[in-house]
Amino acid sequence: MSDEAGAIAWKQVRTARASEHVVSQIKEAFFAGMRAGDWLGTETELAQRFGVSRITVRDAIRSLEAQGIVDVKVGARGGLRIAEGDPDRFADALSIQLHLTGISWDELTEAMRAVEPMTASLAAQRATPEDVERMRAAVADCDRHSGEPARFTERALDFHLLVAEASGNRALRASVRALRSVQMLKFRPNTSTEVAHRVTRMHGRIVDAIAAGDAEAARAAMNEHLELVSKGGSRNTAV
Amino acid sequence: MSDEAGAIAWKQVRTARASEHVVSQIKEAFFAGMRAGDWLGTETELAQRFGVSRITVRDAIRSLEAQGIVDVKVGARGGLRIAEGDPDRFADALSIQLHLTGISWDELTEAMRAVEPMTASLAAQRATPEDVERMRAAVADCDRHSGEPARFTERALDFHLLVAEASGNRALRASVRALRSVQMLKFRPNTSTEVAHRVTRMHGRIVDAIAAGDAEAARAAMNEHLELVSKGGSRNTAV
DNA sequence: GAAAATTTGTTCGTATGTATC
DNA sequence: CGATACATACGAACAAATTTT
Repeated sequence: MSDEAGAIAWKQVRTARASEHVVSQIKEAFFAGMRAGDWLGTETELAQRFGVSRITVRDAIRSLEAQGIVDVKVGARGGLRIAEGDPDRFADALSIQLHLTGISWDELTEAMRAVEPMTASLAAQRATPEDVERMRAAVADCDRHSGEPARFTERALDFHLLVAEASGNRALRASVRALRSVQMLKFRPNTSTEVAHRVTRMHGRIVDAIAAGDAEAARAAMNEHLELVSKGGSRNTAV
Repeated sequence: MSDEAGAIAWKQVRTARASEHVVSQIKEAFFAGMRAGDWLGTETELAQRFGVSRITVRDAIRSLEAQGIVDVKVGARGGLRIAEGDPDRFADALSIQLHLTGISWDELTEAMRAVEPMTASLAAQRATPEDVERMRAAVADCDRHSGEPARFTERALDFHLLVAEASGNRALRASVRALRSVQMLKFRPNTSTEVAHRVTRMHGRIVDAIAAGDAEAARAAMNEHLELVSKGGSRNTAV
């Protein structure tokens, strides 16, 4: 072998924990082609199928549930089903990891500056009239709360999510949501009324470009907006 | 109130499940300022602290464990600790959600085209000589496996992760890792030797730009590379 | 290196709450 | 409203793993 053993990322072998085996088998089946709503069985059925006790199955279920793979319902016709998708779950997972790694303000804004101009550009190409309407409403709503930093930041965040939504790309939408949620979680809003007004004006220009279907202008407007905000540093969470 | 009740996203009230209360309390404490390695107690201690049975605590633990928040160790001086960060964890979370939403090849490549040119640009500004060395090694390794589609795709993926690593931005690194892992999971590698050689040459040009510290050239080279690959469609997973 | 102590892993039995029919 | 099906929760016990003595 020419590869050095030290460079290989070995996977740990775990004999311990029967519930882990149950988890990985169900996960495998999930990726092999199960869909939201598919029936998996009751606790008792699964216990028999895997040859373990109900409590061991419960351990596995809690794990699968926390990963957003299954939904549990009590009562008659209850039991386990494959869960519906939920974008917030991924955002949660990312915030946990970014908290553990101690992510910085700069890293967050850099990542947003990579992703969001693209969402604006795509939104300009794909936004429906309803999308544009929602964005305009969000900008107006933002303007109404310029004096309340916490509320303003929340509404401004909504605007960015709407742009991501209008991009028609769920991977980008998930990324924006995740990054923004960490930002909200780790940094306190502290936006002056003056800054708030400037932000709102920029949001307005972004919507205009999107409504006009001008992808390049939308990208540029979003880029300029983020550049300005990133200079605000960690003290300023205006979005 | 000017808002319509129908437009408000009410949060469901859940009386059920004691373990959920335990989970949310520990999660709150986690975000309020706990760090990797912090001690949380043993199962029995937690059961007493929250006034529930050991099994209920176990349910909570499996959930927290699946979310990557805590680590469990058996034996003397075992018990619960706040986990170390693990980038693979939310790559998993993303792949689950993207599988549930039925993400498409186009959405994935679009997202990558947003994120990766930025990683290349930042890598050009920040890569250490060791980073460059690793990238060159990856390219060479890639070249060696041009004839084996599965192996080649894996190695090509390593290259993209190394670039993201060299960007010094953990949020971007996390995004690349997540997107790429979904791509590997959902689409079979099917790269001809000819395409493999072209990909390797492009990788080489990207490293050259990074080594030269030319951010704009690195961004352009990565962009061009992804443009070519995205045209390959879902049949072609060359990266 | 062997024994003891600590702590999670797993099981059974049972009781209770809740949703559906 | 009653019967049924199902998850939720508790307690007691033993097995297995790991650290300390």
